[in-house]
Amino acid sequence: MSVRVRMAPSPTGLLHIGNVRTALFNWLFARHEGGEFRLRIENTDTAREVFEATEQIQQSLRWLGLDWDDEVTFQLDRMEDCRAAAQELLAAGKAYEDEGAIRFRMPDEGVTAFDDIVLGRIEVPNEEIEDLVLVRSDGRPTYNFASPLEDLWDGITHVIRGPDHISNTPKQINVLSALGARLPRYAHVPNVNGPDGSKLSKRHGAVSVDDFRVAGYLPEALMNFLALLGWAPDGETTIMSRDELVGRFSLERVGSSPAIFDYAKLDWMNGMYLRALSPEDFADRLVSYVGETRRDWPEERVRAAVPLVQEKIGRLSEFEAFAGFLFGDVEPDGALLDKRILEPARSALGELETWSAGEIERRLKALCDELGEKPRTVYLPIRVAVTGSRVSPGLYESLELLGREESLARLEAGAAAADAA
RNA sequence: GGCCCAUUCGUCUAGUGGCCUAGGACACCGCCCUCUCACGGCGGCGGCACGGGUUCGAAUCCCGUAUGGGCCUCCA
Repeated sequence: MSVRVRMAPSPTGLLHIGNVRTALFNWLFARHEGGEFRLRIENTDTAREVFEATEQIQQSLRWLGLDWDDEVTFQLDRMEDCRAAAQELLAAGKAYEDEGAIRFRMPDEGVTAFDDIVLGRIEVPNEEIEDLVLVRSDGRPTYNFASPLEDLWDGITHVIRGPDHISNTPKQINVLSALGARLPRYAHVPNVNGPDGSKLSKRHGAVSVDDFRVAGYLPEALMNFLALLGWAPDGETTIMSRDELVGRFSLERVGSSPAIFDYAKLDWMNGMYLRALSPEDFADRLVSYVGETRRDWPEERVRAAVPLVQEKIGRLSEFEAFAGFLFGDVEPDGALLDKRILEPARSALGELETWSAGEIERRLKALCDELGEKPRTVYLPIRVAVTGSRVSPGLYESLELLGREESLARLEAGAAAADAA
C-alpha cells in the first residue's frame, strides 16, 4: 500500500524551523516511499489566525523545495463533517453532552497502546485519559477531534509529528477506534532546541525559514542540515544532495532524543554548498539575493565579483561586508595607512600599461623588493586604503576589478589620510 | 504534583552483547599553505549521566536515581 503523510501547521505566523524539520521528515518519507505528502492548514482557532501566514507557509515550503501533492486543505472547511461525526458518537452513546459541549467517553479501564516507529511501544493507562471535548459549546470542533478525523478522511497512513503530540495520541486513538476507523501508524520525532537546550526561539538567532533565507543560507544546505538533526544514514556521511537524502531516508533510523540546533555547523555546511556551486549558479543566486536589498548595485559588477568571493564567504549575506568596497566609498582606518608605502605604490601602479591582476601582482612584488619589505607589510596599508578593511578578497583581483582610476584615487587619498607617524 | 519520553565528545551523530584501545563531522587548539580572511592538508584535545543487577563478556539488556523535555486547555 502506498503511503500518505501530511504536514498540518496552524496559520499563526512564519514557519518555525522546528516544524519545518518535522515537515522535512514527512516529505522525505513520502518521497522515499513513492507516496504522497499533503499540506493541511489547521485554522480551527480563528482568533489566533494570521492572515498572511497561509501564503507565507507555502512560500517557505516552496523555497526549501518541499513540494506537496494535491490541493492545500483547510481544517475549517470540514467543521460540518466533524459535527456530524460527533452526533454519530452521541447517538451511539460514546459521547455525551456537557454544558453545551460534546465530550467523548474515554474507557475507564485497561490501557491504550501504540507502537511508535521512533519511540517504540507506548502504553498509557486509560484512567489517566480525561473525557475529551470533541465539540466546543460554540459548535467548533477541537483540534484533538478534527485532526484525527481529517487524517482518516484524507487516508493518512503515517502520522509523523512533534513529541508534543505523544500524549494526544491515546486520545485520538480512542476516538478513531470508537468510529470504527483503521488507525494510522505514528512516528513522534524529537524536538530541536536552541544552543542552551531550551526551546528554539528568536533570541538564539534565525528561527523561521524566512530568517534563514534572509541570512543568506542556501535551501539545499538548510535541508541537508535539518535532515541530519535526529537522523543519520550512517556514521560518516554528512553532505547529501536532495536526491540522496530521499534515497537514504528511513523513519526507523530517526533517533529518539532531542537535538540542539548548531548554527556554526550550518554555516560550515552552507559554505560547502556555496563553494560547490558552478560560478554561473553562484552568480545567479548572489545576484538575486543582493538584488533584494541593494537594488542600486549593478548586476554586472556583482557577477564580476563572484571569483573574488565564492571561496571566501559562508553565507550570501557576507558579500556586502566583504565586497562592498566595489560599490561605494570606503573609510579606511588612518592608523593602518602608511604614506611611505602608499605613495610609492600609487606611482608604481600608475605606471602600469595593462591593468590586470597579473600585471598588478608582478608590479607589487617588485615594489616589495624595492622597498625591502615583506609582502604582508606592504599589502596591509594598500588593502586598507583600497578596500577599507584589513580583511578582503585577494588584493590583485580586487584592484583589477575596482579599476585603475578608482584604485589610484584611493591610494592617493589613503596616503593623504595616513596618520602622522 | 501526575502521566509520558529522552540521556554516547561542547554540538550533530555511528554503535542493536564480543569487530570499541568507542568511529565520523562541526566547533576549539597547534602546525603547514599563504598578500589579509577563508579554503585545503596534517595533527591534537574531548564522550558512553550515576548506582545496582543479568552475562564468560555491556555503550548496547533489566531495575533504580539524577538531569532534561513534553503533556495534563471548550489551544493547535
